[in-house]
Amino acid sequence: MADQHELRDKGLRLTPQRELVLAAVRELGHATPEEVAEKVRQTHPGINLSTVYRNLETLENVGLVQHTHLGHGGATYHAAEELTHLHLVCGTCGSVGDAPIDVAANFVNALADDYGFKTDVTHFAVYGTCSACFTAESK
Amino acid sequence: MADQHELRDKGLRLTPQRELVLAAVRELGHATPEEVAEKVRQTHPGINLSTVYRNLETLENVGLVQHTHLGHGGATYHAAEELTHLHLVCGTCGSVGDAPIDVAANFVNALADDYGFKTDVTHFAVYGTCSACFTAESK
DNA sequence: GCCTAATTGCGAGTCACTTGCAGGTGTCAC
DNA sequence: GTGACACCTGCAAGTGACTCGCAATTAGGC
Repeated sequence: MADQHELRDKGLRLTPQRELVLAAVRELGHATPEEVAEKVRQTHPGINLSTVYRNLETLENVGLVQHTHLGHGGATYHAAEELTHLHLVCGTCGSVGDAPIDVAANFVNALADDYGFKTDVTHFAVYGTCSACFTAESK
Repeated sequence: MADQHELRDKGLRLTPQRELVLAAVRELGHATPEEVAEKVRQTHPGINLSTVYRNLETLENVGLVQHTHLGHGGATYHAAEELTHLHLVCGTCGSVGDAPIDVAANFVNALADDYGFKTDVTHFAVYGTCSACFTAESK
């Protein structure tokens, strides 16, 4: 696995726990540390929650995963290679939808041109109401 | 003050603490509950932190203030009448810049048309790197 | 001024991490 | 293959940011 290189280059190790955490993040798509821990425990029950937190942080430093804020405070983790979409968080039902980054391209460019602000599209959640909830509401 | 109507209409009271919390939010522009509490304590030292939290929630229900997630987990409160701008949060220096809602208009419309997703522009923080930090980084 | 329901203050509790530390283990040099 | 050492893990305790329950207080209608 190429992951090993990313870690070794920084003098870090590829431990079983670390592999499991990375695998869990990849499998879950987007998950909170708690969800990752739960997933990992299905195959390795003894793993400690603080180990999960530390590994998520380590993997993020190396660039294999990234986190996003989906509101409500908690961070959500993603495998870095899956970060090709925006997150549409529904404030009503709590669901998280996806949209391609392209939708935001104009917006990102406008912010860059007018404000010199370099937007990190992968890190931002869009808050609102999803179509299902909006339809239900307006009935 | 018109605020009183908003509250009384819902059978709520306008207490000194509530006025102070609202005044603090208006004066601070955007502030965390902790900052609001600190501000309020300058004029009314005895106020309890849980009172501040409860009042922020109450004022939000009434529509006089709103909260936004600026990353890092904590919610940030704003006076409702000041919510005419987006928040540009710099991940490097932590500063919070403003941009008019119009910048996002196309983006919001695109999401509405393509995904039926009704974006709550006032609730979303844009994460990235501000011009000052970006200039410093690329040196 | 009186009465009642909304509020407040306080202390305790919860949730989501974070930290310190001692023991374990992957890696590298030889 | 062996040994040394820095990196990791698990555990337990700690921290920050709220949230809750309850008795005492008080705003506001009558």
